Amino acid sequence: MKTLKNDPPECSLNLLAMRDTLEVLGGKWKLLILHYLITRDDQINTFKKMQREITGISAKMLTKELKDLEENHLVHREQQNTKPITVRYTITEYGRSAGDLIQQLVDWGKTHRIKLLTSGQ
Amino acid sequence: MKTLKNDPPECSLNLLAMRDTLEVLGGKWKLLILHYLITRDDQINTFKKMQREITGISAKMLTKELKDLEENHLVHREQQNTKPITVRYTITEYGRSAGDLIQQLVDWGKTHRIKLLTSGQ
DNA sequence: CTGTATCCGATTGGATACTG
DNA sequence: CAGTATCCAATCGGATACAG
Repeated sequence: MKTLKNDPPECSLNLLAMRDTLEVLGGKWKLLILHYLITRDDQINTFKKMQREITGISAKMLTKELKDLEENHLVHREQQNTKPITVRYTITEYGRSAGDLIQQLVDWGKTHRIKLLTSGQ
Repeated sequence: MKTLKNDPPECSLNLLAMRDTLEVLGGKWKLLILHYLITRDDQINTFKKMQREITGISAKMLTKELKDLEENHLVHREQQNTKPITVRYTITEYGRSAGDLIQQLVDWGKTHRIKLLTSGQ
């Protein structure tokens, strides 16, 4: 079956898919959190540690974002048997699937910064 | 020079780069607008047409987002000699550099949707 | 048509204090 | 430590009217 050149169903589908991604991974913090957990998967990343090291995020936002990410199976929450209680957050296998995306964000940002410098802005 | 395992400068640099990208391309609309202009580069995309076809965006937001994108040289604005005046928006060469990123957003969204369906959510 | 200006409700998100 | 609850300021963003 043939599709019209300028309004193919594929275009709408792509748009829909993009909106899905932006809904799940969008906002100011989610991708930064995933990046954090991916690059520090060899460590015990507790709530407190994350809040300290992801500069600028408040407890309220970190709670909310981690909850969202957990609901989408991108992050795993595991309560430790410590006193006082600590909670370990880890990236899930599915969460890793955002790795390429994150890497591209990093790459694009680096290139953009260079462009700004060299274009004298 | 050697870097520590768990807190390499590279990690901070990556974080910084990500924040840069999220600042320039982040938010609800910018990537959708770039996607729109990339996929319809063979057409005359006017303000009105864009507002009609990018579902849900208001004039106010479209104005603001286009201005931001233009300031970052991702989008080009060109006033046409028509009566009444129309304005054509096009993607710039630099704007195209976000193409891979956008494609990954699309791909991830499609995969995510499939995952939701097959995991019975 | 392409915006801008204004009003105003809704949402975001920080600060602080508090609970288990 | 890991959050929750509350207050409150700032911003977001739609609707409408208007200007060039």
